[in-house]
Amino acid sequence: MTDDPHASTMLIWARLMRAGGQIAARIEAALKAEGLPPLGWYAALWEIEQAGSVRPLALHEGLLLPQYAVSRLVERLVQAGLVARSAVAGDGRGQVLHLTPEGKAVRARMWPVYAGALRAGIEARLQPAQALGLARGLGRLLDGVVRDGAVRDGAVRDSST
Amino acid sequence: MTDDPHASTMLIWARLMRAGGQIAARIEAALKAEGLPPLGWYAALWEIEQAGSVRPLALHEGLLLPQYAVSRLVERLVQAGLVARSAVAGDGRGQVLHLTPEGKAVRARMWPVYAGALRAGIEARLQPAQALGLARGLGRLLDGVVRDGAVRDGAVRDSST
DNA sequence: GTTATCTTGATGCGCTTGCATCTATGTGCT
DNA sequence: AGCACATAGATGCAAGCGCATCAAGATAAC
Repeated sequence: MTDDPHASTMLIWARLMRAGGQIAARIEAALKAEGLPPLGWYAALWEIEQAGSVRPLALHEGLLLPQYAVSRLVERLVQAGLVARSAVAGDGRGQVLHLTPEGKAVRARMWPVYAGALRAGIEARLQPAQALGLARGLGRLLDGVVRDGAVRDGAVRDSST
Repeated sequence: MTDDPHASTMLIWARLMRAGGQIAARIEAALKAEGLPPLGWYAALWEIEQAGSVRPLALHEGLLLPQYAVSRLVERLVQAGLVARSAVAGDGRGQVLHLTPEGKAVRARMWPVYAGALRAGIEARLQPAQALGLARGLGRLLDGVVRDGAVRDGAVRDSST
């Protein structure tokens, strides 16, 4: 049986999981330490704030979350007073989401914490050239993204899970 | 606010999460399609099989899972008949885990599926030199692992046998 | 030898997730 | 209009997770 993956494949896989987990854990810990909501909320708040207003369906696509997860995440955000739902004209089943002022405030307070963790977990560990190389290498693993130079990832601003 | 992370940092972060999620999803889907247990089980079975027998505490460290998660994972593996617990001589509170024959069989049936998904998700997308570069770049993000050339990551190696 | 402390692992509780299904509204066909 | 089908989003249920705490055995101190 030597159709086993090459050793470097295994190494990439192991490190991919570990690095991702480590950094995510770092971010979550930092947020929690500040009494802020979890990482997942940031992504949603960011998407909504960016767009001004969004349909949940758009979140489902943008955040790569299953539909029911969006439904419940939005519910929690609304409960927390960060997001408001309003009916959409012309489609009785749909809804439109936008941030409340409090939602914007919370997103804004989360960002420096998030950013700090990213700088510590990623930026501080890589030379600029290494960073570019790593970004490119990771890009090759992605389904949609192929072109080497300038690549259009969907939603690659600061979001995440 | 220009203590924001550099754009390439954001790109790395986004792609790290996306690539990791994508590949993990691919593997899980392949396993499920074959009626096999989830990815997490593989890691545990593999660790136990490698060592011959393990203390749960060792799994906790090796798999980077919280202690209670190990406790419950092991419980499920035992329920499924894949792992057996036995008391450890000299320490009445501890236990030792080892695979049942069925556990070995399941692990062995999981491997080709797992490996196939890894080849499709990783190996097929990278030239050997690119793979090395990526592995190295990811290594820089990890906490413990630093040495560039030969690195001893804790986990995932191949398994063939 | 009794008491405090540490270690190993389990567990009760509440929340989240995954899966399947449901409701309600919209669209298209005849 | 009437009926099938598609789309947007919610939800019941079972399983899993995180957190805090617990029980039982081991160690150390006095």
